[in-house]
Amino acid sequence: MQQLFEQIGNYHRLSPEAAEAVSLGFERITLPKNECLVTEGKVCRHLYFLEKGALRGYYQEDGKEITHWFGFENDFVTSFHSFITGQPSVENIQLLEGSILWGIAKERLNELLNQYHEIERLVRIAYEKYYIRLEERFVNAHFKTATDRYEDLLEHAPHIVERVPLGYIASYLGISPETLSRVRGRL
Amino acid sequence: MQQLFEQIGNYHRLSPEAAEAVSLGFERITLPKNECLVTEGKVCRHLYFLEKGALRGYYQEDGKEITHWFGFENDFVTSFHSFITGQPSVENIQLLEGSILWGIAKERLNELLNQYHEIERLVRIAYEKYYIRLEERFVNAHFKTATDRYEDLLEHAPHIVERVPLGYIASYLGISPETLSRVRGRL
DNA sequence: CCGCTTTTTTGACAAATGTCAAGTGTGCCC
DNA sequence: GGGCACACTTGACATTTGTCAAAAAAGCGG
Repeated sequence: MQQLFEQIGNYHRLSPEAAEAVSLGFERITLPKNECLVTEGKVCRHLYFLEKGALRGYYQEDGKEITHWFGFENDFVTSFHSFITGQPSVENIQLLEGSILWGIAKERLNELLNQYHEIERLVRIAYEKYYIRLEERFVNAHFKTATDRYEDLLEHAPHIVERVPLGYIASYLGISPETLSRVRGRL
Repeated sequence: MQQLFEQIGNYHRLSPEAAEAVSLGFERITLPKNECLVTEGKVCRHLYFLEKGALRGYYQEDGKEITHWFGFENDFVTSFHSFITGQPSVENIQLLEGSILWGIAKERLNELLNQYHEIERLVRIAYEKYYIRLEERFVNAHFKTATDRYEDLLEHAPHIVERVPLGYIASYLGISPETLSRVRGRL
Protein backbone atom coordinates (compact mmCIF):
# COMPACT_ATOMS: atom_id res chain seq x y z
CA MET A 1 0.00 0.00 0.00
CA GLN A 2 3.00 2.26 0.52
CA GLN A 3 3.65 2.11 -3.20
CA LEU A 4 0.09 3.26 -3.85
CA PHE A 5 0.62 6.31 -1.65
CA GLU A 6 3.92 7.10 -3.29
CA GLN A 7 2.16 7.12 -6.63
CA ILE A 8 -0.71 9.18 -5.27
CA GLY A 9 1.88 11.60 -3.91
CA ASN A 10 3.13 12.09 -7.47
CA TYR A 11 -0.27 13.45 -8.41
CA HIS A 12 -1.39 15.41 -5.37
CA ARG A 13 -0.44 15.41 -1.71
CA LEU A 14 -3.24 14.37 0.59
CA SER A 15 -3.87 15.41 4.17
CA PRO A 16 -3.50 12.64 6.80
CA GLU A 17 -7.28 12.28 7.15
CA ALA A 18 -7.80 11.98 3.39
CA ALA A 19 -4.90 9.53 3.13
CA GLU A 20 -6.39 7.47 5.94
CA ALA A 21 -9.78 7.43 4.22
CA VAL A 22 -8.18 6.38 0.93
CA SER A 23 -6.24 3.56 2.57
CA LEU A 24 -9.45 2.19 4.09
CA GLY A 25 -11.08 2.18 0.67
CA PHE A 26 -8.57 -0.07 -1.07
CA GLU A 27 -8.36 -3.85 -0.81
CA ARG A 28 -5.42 -6.04 -1.70
CA ILE A 29 -5.90 -8.50 -4.55
CA THR A 30 -3.51 -11.23 -5.63
CA LEU A 31 -4.09 -12.93 -8.98
CA PRO A 32 -2.15 -15.54 -10.96
CA LYS A 33 -0.97 -15.25 -14.56
CA ASN A 34 -3.68 -15.59 -17.22
CA GLU A 35 -6.48 -14.74 -14.80
CA CYS A 36 -8.86 -12.00 -15.94
CA LEU A 37 -9.45 -8.93 -13.78
CA VAL A 38 -12.23 -7.65 -16.02
CA THR A 39 -14.35 -9.57 -18.50
CA GLU A 40 -16.36 -8.26 -21.42
CA GLY A 41 -20.07 -8.02 -20.99
CA LYS A 42 -19.92 -7.01 -17.36
CA VAL A 43 -19.95 -3.54 -15.89
CA CYS A 44 -16.61 -2.70 -14.33
CA ARG A 45 -17.13 -1.06 -10.94
CA HIS A 46 -13.60 -1.09 -9.57
CA LEU A 47 -10.48 0.94 -10.09
CA TYR A 48 -7.20 -0.86 -9.47
CA PHE A 49 -3.67 0.11 -8.64
CA LEU A 50 -1.07 -2.34 -9.92
CA GLU A 51 1.59 -2.79 -7.26
CA LYS A 52 3.41 -5.67 -8.88
CA GLY A 53 2.95 -7.52 -12.19
CA ALA A 54 1.80 -6.85 -15.72
CA LEU A 55 -1.47 -7.06 -17.59
CA ARG A 56 -3.09 -6.30 -20.92
CA GLY A 57 -6.41 -4.92 -22.05
CA TYR A 58 -7.91 -6.60 -25.10
CA TYR A 59 -11.16 -6.90 -26.99
CA GLN A 60 -12.53 -9.26 -29.60
CA GLU A 61 -12.94 -8.21 -33.20
CA ASP A 62 -13.75 -10.54 -36.07
CA GLY A 63 -12.83 -13.51 -33.94
CA LYS A 64 -9.45 -12.04 -33.08
CA GLU A 65 -8.12 -10.72 -29.80
CA ILE A 66 -6.89 -7.16 -30.16
CA THR A 67 -4.58 -6.02 -27.39
CA HIS A 68 -4.70 -2.26 -27.12
CA TRP A 69 -2.95 -1.44 -23.85
CA PHE A 70 -0.65 -2.81 -21.19
CA GLY A 71 -0.35 -2.00 -17.52
CA PHE A 72 2.70 -2.28 -15.31
CA GLU A 73 3.72 -1.39 -11.76
CA ASN A 74 2.32 1.89 -10.46
CA ASP A 75 -0.39 2.14 -13.09
CA PHE A 76 -4.02 2.74 -12.25
CA VAL A 77 -5.98 0.32 -14.36
CA THR A 78 -9.57 -0.43 -15.10
CA SER A 79 -11.88 -0.73 -18.06
CA PHE A 80 -12.17 3.04 -18.14
CA HIS A 81 -15.06 3.11 -20.56
CA SER A 82 -17.17 0.81 -18.44
CA PHE A 83 -16.03 2.31 -15.14
CA ILE A 84 -16.95 5.82 -16.26
CA THR A 85 -20.14 5.13 -18.21
CA GLY A 86 -21.50 2.25 -16.16
CA GLN A 87 -22.06 0.26 -19.35
CA PRO A 88 -20.86 -3.33 -19.81
CA SER A 89 -17.20 -3.52 -20.75
CA VAL A 90 -16.22 -4.44 -24.28
CA GLU A 91 -12.72 -5.28 -23.20
CA ASN A 92 -11.06 -7.85 -20.98
CA ILE A 93 -8.13 -7.26 -18.68
CA GLN A 94 -5.85 -10.26 -18.34
CA LEU A 95 -2.86 -10.74 -16.08
CA LEU A 96 0.37 -11.43 -17.95
CA GLU A 97 2.16 -12.32 -14.75
CA GLY A 98 1.16 -13.22 -11.24
CA SER A 99 0.23 -9.82 -9.82
CA ILE A 100 -0.62 -7.80 -6.74
CA LEU A 101 -3.21 -5.08 -7.09
CA TRP A 102 -5.17 -2.78 -4.81
CA GLY A 103 -8.79 -2.21 -5.80
CA ILE A 104 -11.41 0.28 -4.75
CA ALA A 105 -15.08 0.08 -5.53
CA LYS A 106 -16.54 2.94 -7.56
CA GLU A 107 -19.19 3.45 -4.88
CA ARG A 108 -16.54 3.87 -2.23
CA LEU A 109 -14.51 6.15 -4.46
CA ASN A 110 -17.59 8.30 -5.05
CA GLU A 111 -18.06 8.65 -1.31
CA LEU A 112 -14.48 9.82 -0.98
CA LEU A 113 -14.94 12.27 -3.86
CA ASN A 114 -18.00 13.67 -2.14
CA GLN A 115 -16.27 14.03 1.19
CA TYR A 116 -12.90 15.40 0.15
CA HIS A 117 -12.25 18.17 -2.35
CA GLU A 118 -8.58 17.15 -2.27
CA ILE A 119 -9.42 13.63 -3.41
CA GLU A 120 -11.50 15.06 -6.25
CA ARG A 121 -8.44 17.10 -7.20
CA LEU A 122 -6.20 14.07 -7.03
CA VAL A 123 -8.46 12.17 -9.40
CA ARG A 124 -8.79 15.13 -11.78
CA ILE A 125 -5.01 15.47 -11.97
CA ALA A 126 -4.69 11.72 -12.54
CA TYR A 127 -7.16 11.95 -15.43
CA GLU A 128 -5.24 14.88 -16.91
CA LYS A 129 -2.05 12.85 -16.90
CA TYR A 130 -3.75 9.76 -18.30
CA TYR A 131 -5.37 11.85 -21.02
CA ILE A 132 -2.13 13.33 -22.27
CA ARG A 133 -0.40 9.96 -22.01
CA LEU A 134 -3.04 8.50 -24.29
CA GLU A 135 -2.80 11.48 -26.62
CA GLU A 136 0.97 11.09 -26.83
CA ARG A 137 0.58 7.44 -27.61
CA PHE A 138 -1.96 8.18 -30.32
CA VAL A 139 0.23 10.84 -31.92
CA ASN A 140 3.23 8.54 -31.75
CA ALA A 141 1.35 5.89 -33.71
CA HIS A 142 -0.23 8.20 -36.26
CA PHE A 143 1.20 7.81 -39.77
CA LYS A 144 3.91 5.45 -38.62
CA THR A 145 5.29 2.43 -40.45
CA ALA A 146 5.57 -0.86 -38.65
CA THR A 147 9.29 -0.29 -38.24
CA ASP A 148 8.76 3.19 -36.79
CA ARG A 149 6.28 1.85 -34.27
CA TYR A 150 8.53 -0.93 -33.07
CA GLU A 151 11.52 1.38 -32.86
CA ASP A 152 9.46 3.91 -30.87
CA LEU A 153 8.46 1.13 -28.53
CA LEU A 154 12.07 0.05 -28.02
CA GLU A 155 13.02 3.62 -27.31
CA HIS A 156 10.17 4.67 -25.03
CA ALA A 157 9.06 1.42 -23.42
CA PRO A 158 11.71 -1.28 -23.73
CA HIS A 159 10.29 -3.01 -20.65
CA ILE A 160 7.27 -4.03 -22.70
CA VAL A 161 9.45 -6.07 -25.06
CA GLU A 162 11.08 -7.75 -22.08
CA ARG A 163 7.90 -8.80 -20.36
CA VAL A 164 5.19 -9.24 -22.98
CA PRO A 165 4.80 -12.00 -25.62
CA LEU A 166 5.53 -10.76 -29.13
CA GLY A 167 2.09 -11.70 -30.38
CA TYR A 168 0.49 -9.27 -27.95
CA ILE A 169 3.05 -6.62 -28.83
CA ALA A 170 2.28 -6.98 -32.54
CA SER A 171 -1.40 -6.58 -31.74
CA TYR A 172 -0.71 -3.53 -29.56
CA LEU A 173 1.28 -1.95 -32.38
CA GLY A 174 -1.48 -2.65 -34.88
CA ILE A 175 0.58 -4.95 -37.10
CA SER A 176 0.58 -8.68 -37.77
CA PRO A 177 2.92 -11.02 -35.87
CA GLU A 178 4.65 -11.93 -39.13
CA THR A 179 5.34 -8.29 -39.90
CA LEU A 180 6.73 -7.73 -36.39
CA SER A 181 8.98 -10.71 -36.84
CA ARG A 182 10.30 -9.32 -40.13
CA VAL A 183 10.83 -5.89 -38.62
CA ARG A 184 12.77 -7.42 -35.74
CA GLY A 185 14.83 -9.39 -38.20
CA ARG A 186 15.85 -6.21 -39.99
CA LEU A 187 17.00 -4.39 -36.87
CA MET B 1 -22.39 31.97 -23.26
CA GLN B 2 -25.72 30.19 -22.80
CA GLN B 3 -24.43 27.42 -25.00
CA LEU B 4 -21.37 27.07 -22.75
CA PHE B 5 -23.63 26.58 -19.74
CA GLU B 6 -25.80 24.09 -21.54
CA GLN B 7 -22.69 22.06 -22.26
CA ILE B 8 -21.44 22.45 -18.69
CA GLY B 9 -24.86 21.26 -17.55
CA ASN B 10 -24.29 18.03 -19.51
CA TYR B 11 -21.31 17.31 -17.29
CA HIS B 12 -22.30 18.54 -13.88
CA ARG B 13 -24.90 20.99 -12.58
CA LEU B 14 -23.42 24.02 -10.88
CA SER B 15 -24.90 26.11 -8.09
CA PRO B 16 -25.83 29.69 -9.05
CA GLU B 17 -22.75 31.10 -7.29
CA ALA B 18 -20.41 28.69 -9.06
CA ALA B 19 -22.10 29.34 -12.38
CA GLU B 20 -21.73 33.08 -11.83
CA ALA B 21 -18.04 32.67 -11.02
CA VAL B 22 -17.52 30.56 -14.14
CA SER B 23 -19.29 33.08 -16.37
CA LEU B 24 -17.02 35.83 -15.08
CA GLY B 25 -13.96 33.76 -15.93
CA PHE B 26 -14.67 33.32 -19.63
CA GLU B 27 -14.09 35.88 -22.37
CA ARG B 28 -15.58 35.91 -25.84
CA ILE B 29 -13.19 35.53 -28.75
CA THR B 30 -14.03 35.90 -32.43
CA LEU B 31 -11.47 34.70 -34.97
CA PRO B 32 -11.50 34.44 -38.78
CA LYS B 33 -10.80 31.36 -40.85
CA ASN B 34 -7.13 30.27 -41.04
CA GLU B 35 -6.17 32.18 -37.90
CA CYS B 36 -4.26 30.17 -35.29
CA LEU B 37 -5.58 29.93 -31.75
CA VAL B 38 -2.46 28.15 -30.48
CA THR B 39 0.98 28.09 -32.05
CA GLU B 40 3.78 25.62 -31.50
CA GLY B 41 6.64 26.68 -29.31
CA LYS B 42 4.48 28.65 -26.91
CA VAL B 43 2.95 27.51 -23.65
CA CYS B 44 -0.82 27.29 -23.93
CA ARG B 45 -2.43 28.85 -20.87
CA HIS B 46 -6.06 29.00 -21.95
CA LEU B 47 -8.91 26.57 -22.25
CA TYR B 48 -11.54 27.38 -24.89
CA PHE B 49 -15.14 26.51 -25.50
CA LEU B 50 -16.09 26.50 -29.17
CA GLU B 51 -19.51 28.07 -29.53
CA LYS B 52 -19.56 28.29 -33.29
CA GLY B 53 -17.11 27.17 -36.00
CA ALA B 54 -14.57 24.44 -36.62
CA LEU B 55 -10.87 24.00 -36.07
CA ARG B 56 -8.06 21.49 -36.32
CA GLY B 57 -5.06 20.59 -34.22
CA TYR B 58 -1.91 19.80 -36.15
CA TYR B 59 1.81 19.40 -35.70
CA GLN B 60 4.81 19.38 -38.00
CA GLU B 61 6.65 16.16 -38.74
CA ASP B 62 9.30 15.73 -41.41
CA GLY B 63 8.20 18.95 -43.03
CA LYS B 64 4.59 17.83 -43.19
CA GLU B 65 1.55 19.06 -41.31
CA ILE B 66 -0.13 16.21 -39.48
CA THR B 67 -3.71 16.94 -38.46
CA HIS B 68 -4.66 14.79 -35.53
CA TRP B 69 -7.94 16.23 -34.24
CA PHE B 70 -10.82 18.46 -35.11
CA GLY B 71 -13.07 20.55 -32.90
CA PHE B 72 -16.64 21.61 -33.56
CA GLU B 73 -19.44 23.37 -31.70
CA ASN B 74 -19.71 22.57 -27.98
CA ASP B 75 -16.19 21.15 -27.75
CA PHE B 76 -13.70 22.28 -25.13
CA VAL B 77 -10.44 22.75 -26.95
CA THR B 78 -6.89 23.56 -26.08
CA SER B 79 -3.46 22.17 -26.58
CA PHE B 80 -4.07 19.77 -23.72
CA HIS B 81 -0.48 18.65 -23.39
CA SER B 82 0.81 22.18 -23.04
CA PHE B 83 -2.11 23.36 -20.94
CA ILE B 84 -1.65 20.53 -18.45
CA THR B 85 2.14 20.33 -18.31
CA GLY B 86 2.97 24.00 -18.81
CA GLN B 87 5.48 23.06 -21.49
CA PRO B 88 5.58 24.72 -24.94
CA SER B 89 3.00 23.27 -27.29
CA VAL B 90 4.14 21.04 -30.13
CA GLU B 91 0.89 21.52 -31.94
CA ASN B 92 -0.97 24.37 -33.58
CA ILE B 93 -4.70 24.97 -33.48
CA GLN B 94 -6.05 26.58 -36.64
CA LEU B 95 -9.57 27.81 -37.36
CA LEU B 96 -11.17 26.08 -40.34
CA GLU B 97 -14.04 28.57 -40.34
CA GLY B 98 -14.71 31.95 -38.84
CA SER B 99 -15.43 31.03 -35.22
CA ILE B 100 -16.71 32.20 -31.86
CA LEU B 101 -15.02 30.83 -28.78
CA TRP B 102 -15.05 31.50 -25.05
CA GLY B 103 -11.68 31.30 -23.35
CA ILE B 104 -10.61 31.10 -19.74
CA ALA B 105 -7.08 31.55 -18.45
CA LYS B 106 -5.56 28.62 -16.62
CA GLU B 107 -4.77 30.88 -13.69
CA ARG B 108 -8.38 31.91 -13.40
CA LEU B 109 -9.54 28.32 -13.78
CA ASN B 110 -7.19 27.25 -10.98
CA GLU B 111 -8.70 29.89 -8.72
CA LEU B 112 -12.15 28.50 -9.45
CA LEU B 113 -10.95 24.95 -8.81
CA ASN B 114 -9.55 26.05 -5.47
CA GLN B 115 -12.74 27.84 -4.48
CA TYR B 116 -15.38 25.39 -5.60
CA HIS B 117 -15.36 21.63 -5.09
CA GLU B 118 -18.21 21.44 -7.60
CA ILE B 119 -16.11 23.05 -10.32
CA GLU B 120 -13.33 20.61 -9.59
CA ARG B 121 -15.92 17.85 -10.06
CA LEU B 122 -17.15 19.36 -13.30
CA VAL B 123 -13.65 19.40 -14.71
CA ARG B 124 -12.93 15.86 -13.51
CA ILE B 125 -16.07 14.60 -15.21
CA ALA B 126 -15.14 16.49 -18.38
CA TYR B 127 -11.72 14.85 -18.36
CA GLU B 128 -13.33 11.43 -17.89
CA LYS B 129 -15.51 11.94 -20.93
CA TYR B 130 -12.67 13.30 -23.02
CA TYR B 131 -10.49 10.39 -21.99
CA ILE B 132 -12.95 7.76 -23.10
CA ARG B 133 -13.72 9.67 -26.29
CA LEU B 134 -10.02 9.58 -27.15
CA GLU B 135 -9.82 5.92 -26.19
CA GLU B 136 -12.78 5.11 -28.43
CA ARG B 137 -11.20 6.96 -31.28
CA PHE B 138 -7.93 5.13 -30.78
CA VAL B 139 -9.60 1.73 -30.68
CA ASN B 140 -11.63 2.60 -33.75
CA ALA B 141 -8.46 3.31 -35.69
CA HIS B 142 -6.45 0.34 -34.44
CA PHE B 143 -5.82 -2.33 -37.06
CA LYS B 144 -8.09 -0.65 -39.57
CA THR B 145 -7.59 -0.39 -43.32
CA ALA B 146 -7.92 2.95 -45.02
CA THR B 147 -11.37 1.99 -46.23
CA ASP B 148 -12.50 0.95 -42.76
CA ARG B 149 -11.33 4.24 -41.33
CA TYR B 150 -13.13 6.35 -43.89
CA GLU B 151 -16.30 4.30 -43.56
CA ASP B 152 -16.16 4.64 -39.77
CA LEU B 153 -15.79 8.38 -40.20
CA LEU B 154 -18.80 8.55 -42.51
CA GLU B 155 -20.82 6.56 -40.03
CA HIS B 156 -19.81 8.25 -36.78
CA ALA B 157 -18.88 11.76 -37.82
CA PRO B 158 -20.30 12.63 -41.24
CA HIS B 159 -20.22 16.32 -40.35
CA ILE B 160 -16.44 16.21 -40.58
CA VAL B 161 -16.60 15.27 -44.26
CA GLU B 162 -19.01 18.14 -44.87
CA ARG B 163 -16.93 20.84 -43.26
CA VAL B 164 -13.27 19.87 -43.50
CA PRO B 165 -10.99 19.79 -46.58
CA LEU B 166 -10.20 16.25 -47.68
CA GLY B 167 -6.47 16.77 -47.30
CA TYR B 168 -6.91 17.39 -43.58
CA ILE B 169 -9.27 14.42 -43.31
CA ALA B 170 -6.72 12.13 -44.94
CA SER B 171 -4.12 13.35 -42.49
CA TYR B 172 -6.50 12.84 -39.56
CA LEU B 173 -7.17 9.28 -40.71
CA GLY B 174 -3.47 8.59 -41.05
CA ILE B 175 -3.54 7.95 -44.79
CA SER B 176 -2.31 9.84 -47.85
CA PRO B 177 -4.63 12.15 -49.81
CA GLU B 178 -4.24 9.90 -52.85
CA THR B 179 -5.33 6.87 -50.90
CA LEU B 180 -8.35 8.73 -49.52
CA SER B 181 -9.28 9.74 -53.04
CA ARG B 182 -9.09 6.14 -54.23
CA VAL B 183 -11.13 4.92 -51.27
CA ARG B 184 -13.81 7.53 -51.97
CA GLY B 185 -13.87 6.51 -55.59
CA ARG B 186 -14.60 2.92 -54.61
CA LEU B 187 -17.56 3.76 -52.38
C1' DC C 1 -16.91 36.33 -65.24
C1' DC C 2 -12.12 35.27 -65.67
C1' DG C 3 -7.74 34.03 -64.17
C1' DC C 4 -5.12 32.03 -60.84
C1' DT C 5 -4.45 29.20 -56.91
C1' DT C 6 -5.72 25.45 -54.30
C1' DT C 7 -7.85 21.06 -53.87
C1' DT C 8 -8.76 16.68 -55.55
C1' DT C 9 -8.20 12.90 -58.64
C1' DT C 10 -5.71 9.77 -61.61
C1' DG C 11 -1.80 7.01 -63.54
C1' DA C 12 2.26 4.36 -62.94
C1' DC C 13 5.27 2.15 -60.13
C1' DA C 14 7.60 0.86 -55.68
C1' DA C 15 7.32 -0.49 -51.03
C1' DA C 16 5.06 -2.19 -47.12
C1' DT C 17 2.02 -5.20 -45.07
C1' DG C 18 -1.31 -9.05 -44.62
C1' DT C 19 -2.45 -13.82 -45.21
C1' DC C 20 -1.74 -18.65 -45.31
C1' DA C 21 1.05 -22.44 -44.53
C1' DA C 22 4.92 -24.63 -42.81
C1' DG C 23 9.09 -24.93 -40.16
C1' DT C 24 11.90 -23.87 -36.03
C1' DG C 25 12.64 -22.67 -31.35
C1' DT C 26 11.19 -22.24 -26.60
C1' DG C 27 8.85 -23.24 -22.51
C1' DC C 28 6.06 -25.92 -19.55
C1' DC C 29 4.22 -29.92 -17.41
C1' DC C 30 4.38 -34.60 -16.17
C1' DG D 1 14.42 -35.24 -19.23
C1' DG D 2 11.19 -35.79 -22.81
C1' DG D 3 7.15 -34.77 -25.22
C1' DC D 4 3.84 -31.64 -26.43
C1' DA D 5 1.98 -27.20 -26.89
C1' DC D 6 2.85 -22.65 -27.68
C1' DA D 7 5.62 -18.84 -29.48
C1' DC D 8 8.13 -17.15 -33.13
C1' DT D 9 10.13 -17.11 -37.76
C1' DT D 10 10.25 -17.85 -42.69
C1' DG D 11 8.55 -18.44 -47.55
C1' DA D 12 5.49 -17.24 -51.19
C1' DC D 13 2.12 -14.54 -52.97
C1' DA D 14 -1.70 -11.06 -52.93
C1' DT D 15 -3.36 -6.70 -51.57
C1' DT D 16 -2.99 -2.21 -49.85
C1' DT D 17 -0.80 1.98 -49.52
C1' DG D 18 2.72 5.54 -50.46
C1' DT D 19 5.15 8.41 -53.67
C1' DC D 20 5.80 11.21 -57.61
C1' DA D 21 4.00 13.54 -61.35
C1' DA D 22 0.44 15.24 -64.00
C1' DA D 23 -4.30 16.33 -65.03
C1' DA D 24 -8.81 17.85 -63.74
C1' DA D 25 -12.00 20.20 -60.79
C1' DA D 26 -13.29 23.62 -57.57
C1' DG D 27 -13.02 27.87 -55.19
C1' DC D 28 -11.76 32.57 -54.45
C1' DG D 29 -10.70 37.27 -55.37
C1' DG D 30 -10.65 41.12 -58.27
